[in-house]
Amino acid sequence: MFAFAHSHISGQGQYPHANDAHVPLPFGATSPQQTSFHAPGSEIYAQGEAAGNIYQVEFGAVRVYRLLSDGRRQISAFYMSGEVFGFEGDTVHHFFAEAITGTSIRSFRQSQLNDVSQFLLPITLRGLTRAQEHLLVLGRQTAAERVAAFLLDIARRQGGLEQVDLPMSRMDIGDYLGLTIETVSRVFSKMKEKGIIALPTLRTAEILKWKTLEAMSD
Amino acid sequence: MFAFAHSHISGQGQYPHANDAHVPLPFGATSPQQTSFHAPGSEIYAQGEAAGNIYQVEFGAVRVYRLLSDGRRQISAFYMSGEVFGFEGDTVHHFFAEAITGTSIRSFRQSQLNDVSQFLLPITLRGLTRAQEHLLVLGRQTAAERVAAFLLDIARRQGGLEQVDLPMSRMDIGDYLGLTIETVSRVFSKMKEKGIIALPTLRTAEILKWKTLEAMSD
DNA sequence: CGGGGGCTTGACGCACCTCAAGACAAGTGG
DNA sequence: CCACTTGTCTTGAGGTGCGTCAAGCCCCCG
Repeated sequence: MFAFAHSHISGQGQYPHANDAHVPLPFGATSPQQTSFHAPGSEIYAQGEAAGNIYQVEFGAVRVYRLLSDGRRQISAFYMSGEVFGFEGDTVHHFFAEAITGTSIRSFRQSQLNDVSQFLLPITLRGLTRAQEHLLVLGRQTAAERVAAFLLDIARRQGGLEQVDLPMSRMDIGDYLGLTIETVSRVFSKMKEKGIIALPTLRTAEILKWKTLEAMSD
Repeated sequence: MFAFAHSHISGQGQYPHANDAHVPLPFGATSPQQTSFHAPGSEIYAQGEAAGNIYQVEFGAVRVYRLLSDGRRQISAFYMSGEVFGFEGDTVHHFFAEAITGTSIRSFRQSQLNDVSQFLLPITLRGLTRAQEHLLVLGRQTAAERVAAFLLDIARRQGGLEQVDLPMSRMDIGDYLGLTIETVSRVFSKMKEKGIIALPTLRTAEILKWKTLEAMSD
């Protein structure tokens, strides 16, 4: 559905135009907004910063995470084309948000309530549902089940095709799933070996046996 | 602050009257509502059931959870006096909700929008914040850190006193923290041995060293 | 006093982590 | 165009934190 450039292509002009993302935007054009481009790894907001904007990914991908004092990281969510993030219901951010690949983002001032506020409940609900889904994964599933659930989630959000774009690194995946990069890599290898998936490039997965993956993630 | 009967006291007449819970209720008395009593372990709603009510705990405690097909359980949240639950933004429930101890619950019809809907965003936001907090715990913390975070969370929600009421079983705690009952029990024992907490009864904890617990949970 | 569910404790096993080496891919400069 | 660099990923070997299995204890209750 979205034929975005792979994340490791970072030269300028390699990114699709904003118009290429045929995503129904939730906010009317009447709301004050602006589009900005973020280089791979660059910060969108940081924990402790003043909040007040909400953001929509035009193309690219974003990770939102928290840190423990010793550096352990938990990515609470990834956001891809069309998805909205940044609303935490407080005047201050409790998370960090970074562009994973080169990413274009629309910002909306939350204070211009009329256009935006009616979308806050559905947006927040989607976040809650995903977070609760993810609690089950982190609390009760094995490494293989976590990776299976992850692949299916990403694939569905990209339109349900077999070809899955993985803009994030193994480290990101590990920090999302509560695993180390080695474990993620080993699970990928095992799935490849069993013919469940293929890995044409490091940042692309191909789902060969949907049913098996679905049965694994239960 | 809330001097509720301990959960293992389950004889009738042992429960405080509804009026004993001096909790500011979020909804005006004009909204249609009714109060019902639930025996320990009884279902409030089940996954797949039609949704449409939201609930407020008057006294007692509630667990909300999901199951995997093989029976593994993840409790996504506990709700105690004054707290609101049951809104999932769908016409059908995706979770199970059960009374842990004898519990009194007020129901509000969500369809009578005028009184209730204005509270949905703050309620949903509180749930989202807690879920995200919990993601960090489940994804990246050790058994001892999880238990420390749990005790502090419960203690703070009960008014910040040292005496903490634990209406839920070790099994419930384990299924909330992504641990087995044995591990929960071992961590409790170790904390007791180190003088961080005391366990006057099975369902009561006393926090002796707040600072230590806080340092543990980071 | 006897029964039973929940809890604790111990011994052992395993899934995942840690540590380490090497492979691979992409960019860089000569 | 090819050595060299750098970062990411894969694979292996060994360690460990928590799970599993099992026995016994405690508290409550009949």
